[in-house]
Amino acid sequence: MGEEAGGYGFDFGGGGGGYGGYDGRVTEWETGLPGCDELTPLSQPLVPPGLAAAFRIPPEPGRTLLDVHRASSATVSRLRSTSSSPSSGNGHAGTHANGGSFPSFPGKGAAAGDDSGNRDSNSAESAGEKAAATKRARLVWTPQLHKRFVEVVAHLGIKSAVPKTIMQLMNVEGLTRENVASHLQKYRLYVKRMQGLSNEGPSASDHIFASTPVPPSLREPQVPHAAAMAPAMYHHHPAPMGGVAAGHGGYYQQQHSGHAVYNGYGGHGHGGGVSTYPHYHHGDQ
DNA sequence: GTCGCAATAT
DNA sequence: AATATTGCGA
Repeated sequence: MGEEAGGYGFDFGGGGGGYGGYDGRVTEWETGLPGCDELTPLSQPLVPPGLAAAFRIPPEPGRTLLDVHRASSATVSRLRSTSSSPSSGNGHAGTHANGGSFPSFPGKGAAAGDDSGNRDSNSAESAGEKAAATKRARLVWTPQLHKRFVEVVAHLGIKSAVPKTIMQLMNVEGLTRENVASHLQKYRLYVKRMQGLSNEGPSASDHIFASTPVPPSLREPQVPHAAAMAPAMYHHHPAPMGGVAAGHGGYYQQQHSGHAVYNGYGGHGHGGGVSTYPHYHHGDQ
């Protein structure tokens, strides 16, 4: 197999189009577009400060050339892989009317509770689109996201809780199978380790896993629950789901009513927040 | 192709 | 430290 040529296989070669490499420009796409001098400078906000203030629009984050480049890379990459057709097993999994969660970046204080009405700020693709990054920043498993994960796993039962299914039931936009697989792998180790030391507390390095208690059903083999695999017949949740709605439509969905202020998570005991945004950490690390 | 797991990379 | 990636045998 052709080893990757430096990270993320942007192998455009296949096309037969007249271009090569995402790095190069597709000149056909540029004809008719405004020239550089006709465009609003990156440094200039689209909405005049005064107007923004009048409507209480949060100040726009500065966009750098790098942001733009990332965004366009993302777009290009999305154009070539517009697959997302799970078509796996459940003929129902296709209910992709994703009303739910989507990526954001904790560049500034995003991971804290302080964003008031703040959408994701950083990178250029806003969540309203189905744009997820190719460069895909590292997913941050927030307690909320992990909770969702645990709930799905618990309802699937150990035997059915495989990455692909989990990913589908979590219904979090931008979440990949590998994200889940990686997390699941660690989670299993965590659960196993916790069983060994049944009366020890989780160690400091497990804070994410410790943020949601391991459901008893996950601590021993248990037959898969038929209902868990039949979304249409989905019934109540044993556990409260906070802002993440166990839709009465019979499927996991996050209700996206208005805003989803990120719930900072300090202790626990408030089951309030809507927050199941996956956070990404863009990785210039 | 997906899964699971360990090793390894970032 | 937390995730991602990879390799390989189911």
